[in-house]
Amino acid sequence: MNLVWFRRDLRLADHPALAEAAARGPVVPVFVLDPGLLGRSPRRDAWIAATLAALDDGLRARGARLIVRHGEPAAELVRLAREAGVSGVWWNRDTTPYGRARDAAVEAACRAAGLEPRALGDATLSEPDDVRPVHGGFYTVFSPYHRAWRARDRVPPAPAPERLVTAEALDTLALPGAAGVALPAAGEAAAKAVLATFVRDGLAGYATERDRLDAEPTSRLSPHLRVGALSLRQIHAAVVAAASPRPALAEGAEAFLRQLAWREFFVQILWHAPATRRAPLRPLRPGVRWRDDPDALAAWQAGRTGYPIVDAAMRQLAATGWMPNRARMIVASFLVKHLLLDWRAGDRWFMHELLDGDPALNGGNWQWVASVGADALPAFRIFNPVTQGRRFDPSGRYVRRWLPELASVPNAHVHAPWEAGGAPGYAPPIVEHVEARRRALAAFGPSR
DNA sequence: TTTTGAGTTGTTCGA
DNA sequence: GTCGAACAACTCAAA
Repeated sequence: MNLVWFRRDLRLADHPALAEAAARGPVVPVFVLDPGLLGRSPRRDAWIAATLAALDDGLRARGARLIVRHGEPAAELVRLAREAGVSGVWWNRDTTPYGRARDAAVEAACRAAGLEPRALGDATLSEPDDVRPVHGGFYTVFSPYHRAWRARDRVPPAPAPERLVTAEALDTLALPGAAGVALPAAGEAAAKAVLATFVRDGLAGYATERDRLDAEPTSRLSPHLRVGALSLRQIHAAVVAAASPRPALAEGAEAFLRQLAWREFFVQILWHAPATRRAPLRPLRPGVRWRDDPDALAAWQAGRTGYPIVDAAMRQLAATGWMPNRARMIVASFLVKHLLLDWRAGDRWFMHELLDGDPALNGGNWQWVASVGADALPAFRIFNPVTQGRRFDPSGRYVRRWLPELASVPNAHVHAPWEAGGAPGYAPPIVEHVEARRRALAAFGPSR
């Protein structure tokens, strides 16, 4: 009998650890509520809880059920393993610094208790160690990484075990509640539906439309990927299967898979350089001083900067726990360049708010925008929030949806209401663009 | 070892 | 309105 420890892989289909354990006999599926992780983001906790509930339903339909425990994972898993009389403990590897330290502790505890720990790859299409430059080290430039990444063979997804034989009665805690938080539909079936909708409706226009804010062209898969309600292999296979018989989809599929490569690019950077979770991969220059301005940070967080595209996106984030990629770039650039606030403050806020908040991806993208990361945006590229708004939300639908104050502002001025005398209840910009741009250029200085 | 080609997502200015 | 140049050189990855 084997224990299967679920973490960021809350599904039954294409689950390497579950498949291997189930092939060997009865399994005990367990999720450990880890006090070291709980509470960092109440919204993401609720999202995980909702996905766990769906996972438990799926397990029950196959004759098993999820055992939930609370505490330090190494101690809880060893305790449960003894109660259940299992011989092996299976899980899918976590690549983040916290996850690696935790998993190493669990592995040691298992060995000390005479249990066999078995960790399998799952979090990426390509393992971080499998895509490496010929001359050693690891990739820090995206394009060569992407070329090497896309040349790798892909493993097809595996089906869910049809029936699970599970252990006798074991104590389990009630799943944490997700009440009071507005969430998308959670779980494996919901994630599959999101994927099917995207492949059907979104892939064709993805290459050209994905940055539009006044439509919903992105996949919306990220919250499901964060909890593993869907595997990357399933996504990859679905996209390739849809595009290969239809040349019209090839361009969209290519653009979308490239986004998956960006995920894995950042995952492998954090894997090879764990210190970049807090310290930039390439500090711009030692003298760059981030400003200390709590009021400006609070205005950014609350969506009260006076720039409609920034404020709409920040309010969407607060209301839903999600924001399209283009909007993330715009608000991040504004925090770092216009307000000259430390990217880590933005990283922390995003990790608190985002359903899909992931250390490797969030940190990597924030460093990219702040011009201190791998293959980063040059420091002199400073997004103009008005230009970006007009380009990607030409109809103004996006800003009006999240900023009802702007309902009466004519289209021509909806991204710069001050041009039309302002809008009732909407304050003027907290920084003036031209001045802020000049200040940022001076602060970031001539490149290193 | 040295050389060479290449490099996510922008903005502004002036012709 | 449209277009190209400047911004700033620098480092990576591979041949």
